[in-house]
This record gives sequence, structure tokens and C-alpha cells, in this order.
Amino acid sequence: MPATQGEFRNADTKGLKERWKAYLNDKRLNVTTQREAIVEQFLKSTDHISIEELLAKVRRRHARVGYATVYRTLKLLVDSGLAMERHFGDGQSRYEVAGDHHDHLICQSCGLILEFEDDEIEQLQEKIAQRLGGFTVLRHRHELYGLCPKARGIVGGSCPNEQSKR
Amino acid sequence: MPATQGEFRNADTKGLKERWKAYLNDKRLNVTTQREAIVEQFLKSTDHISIEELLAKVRRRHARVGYATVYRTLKLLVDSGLAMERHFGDGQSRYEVAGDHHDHLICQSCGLILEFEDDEIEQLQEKIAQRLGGFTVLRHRHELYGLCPKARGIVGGSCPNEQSKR
DNA sequence: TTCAGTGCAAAATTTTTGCATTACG
DNA sequence: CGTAATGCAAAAATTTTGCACTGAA
Repeated sequence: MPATQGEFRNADTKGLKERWKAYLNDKRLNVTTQREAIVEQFLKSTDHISIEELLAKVRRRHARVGYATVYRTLKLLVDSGLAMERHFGDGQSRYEVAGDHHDHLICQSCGLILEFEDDEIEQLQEKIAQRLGGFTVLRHRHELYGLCPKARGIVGGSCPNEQSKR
Repeated sequence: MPATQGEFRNADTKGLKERWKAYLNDKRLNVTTQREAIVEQFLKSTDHISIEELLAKVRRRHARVGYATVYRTLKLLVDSGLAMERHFGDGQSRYEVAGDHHDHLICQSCGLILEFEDDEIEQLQEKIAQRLGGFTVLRHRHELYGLCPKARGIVGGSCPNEQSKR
């Protein structure tokens, strides 16, 4: 598997796999080739992957894996804290790898999703948490909903995601 | 501002209704009793309402309103910016009234929820939207998940909601 | 009167479940 | 071997759509 680009983002996959092992062990669940394949592909994904996309990836190596198994395994991943379910209004459930958190800018017109990170904001969050009584921030969710230039009707405004609606 | 847990909830309903009127007018949509009833009930709701709950409320006054109309009207509400779709892990789509833009700090141990607002962050959001291609931010969601001092065992006290998970 | 909007039921999606079969431990 | 896990297909659950009818303008 080409670990290709940015390991700057994709959190420590090895560590996550260990957490997965520990989870299986703790819950007395079996290690099956399907589960391994699904988890492998899931952890490899860098952005928010849908069930369909995940299944497609898994089937490239293991045809004959069914939807049900993906759904069931994803549920385990969420329960174990390795996956987080997300929705962006397009009717699809998507999942992101824990520790690979990023924030989002979502166009309400075309559904385009951009990611962002901002240290200043991260720091302000800490400050706020302090101000509100000394909280410890473990994770956060920050989403901006708006309109991309094109959706606003700007000339030459671009909207990378101009395809299907559903 | 009153940082107290005072429930001055429901944002300016009158103003929202005006925005609704303006939206209908702008889009040349008809004013129908069904739409009015649905919008009325929706704006009246304080928390995240599901299609089913909304339909139930509407039907108390106007039996014979169908699911389709609720779905269609809710789509208009989202498009007009008056409603925002939300998902929790329960497979149901829920909607919240746009308006009160306060963000949340949530204790994962005791469930305590504090609200906050921060101008600096608001401004940074705009900056980010610009940086990412000139988006217009219509609304946002910002949630911090963490542990309150008590949950961390600072002062011997116990947390407000030490019970269920979900 | 006209045609957007509605209700209803059928269709399309997305997710879950039952059960015989497979394969992990 | 015993039984958890899988695949498949059927069942649920959720959302959308087609169409004849209703009612707002």
C-alpha cells in the first residue's frame, strides 16, 4: 500500500491499528479478513469517506464483501472511537478517522466541502475553555456553512462540485 | 451579556417570519395554509425538531397534512436560511431554527453545556472563508467537547448529570 | 381561471435484520 | 468443533417523486 502523500495529516495509523486490536480483544471479537480489510481501508482514507466509497475500495481487493459487513464494522469503529460519523446535508453518512480531525467549510448550494485548520482559532478555543471555568478541550467541531463564489453568482466564480444533486 | 443559563431561547420569531415572507415573495412562492402552519410550528420549536415531531405538531391543528409537504417546506426553510439541518447518530434528520448563533462547550463526562460567543473567532472565520476562495459564511457551528474541572477531579464536587449516555 | 401546491401512494434510497453458510479460535 | 461473523436478500426506515386534485392569486 503506497502510504503516498501527507503523513502530516493522517494520524498515526499504526497506533490506531493497535487501538483497534485492543478493542477487538477487549470485546472478545474475532479478527476476520473482512474486518481487517475494511479497517485497513478506512484508516487509510484521509477525508470523509462514505459507505459506498469504502465498500468499493474494499472490494477492489476482496470482492464478495457485502454492505452489511461494512455497516457492521463501521459501527464497531464508531463505538471504539476510531471513527466519527458526519453528515453534510447530502443524505449520505460519512466517516472520518479519529485524530484526523479537521474543520469544514460547506457550500449550501453545491455541497462542496473544504477543510481548514487555523492555529489562532485553536488557541482561542483553549482560552475560551479556560474562561468558562477551566475546561479541558478534547476535541471540537467547527463548521462554516455558506455559499461559494459561483453559487453567489459571481462571474468567473468557481465551484468545483457542480455535478449531480441526487 | 447574561452568561446565566437563562432561557431567552427562541430568537426573534417575528423577525424570522418576516424573513420567511420576504423569501416567499422573492421566490414568487405562494402562501398556503399548510406552509404557514409548518413554518409557524417550526419557528416555535426551541430545540432540534425531527420531521415526525414537526408533522405531529402541525397535524394537531391541521390533520391531513402529509409528510411530503413537510419535507418540501423544510427544504424551503433550509434554503431560505431559516432552518439548519442537523444529524445525531440516530438516523433522523433534525432541524433547528436559525438565529441564535451561540456556540457550545460540552462536558463529555457530565453533559454540562455552556454557551459562548467570541468575536475574534467570528472574524477569523470570515478570514478563513476568504482565504478558501471567497466564500460567504451564512452560519456556523462550533462545538468544543471536553471535560469540566469537576469531571477531571479538581474540586471534590460531582457533575450535574452523571447519568445516561444515549 | 390558472397553475403552484398538496395529499397520497408508489418509488427510490439508505440502513438493518434473518438465516443458512463460512471460517476464526 | 462451537459459534461468531459473513453474504445475501428481504425487511425497515427515510426521503423523493408522479399525478390527479385543490386552492391561492
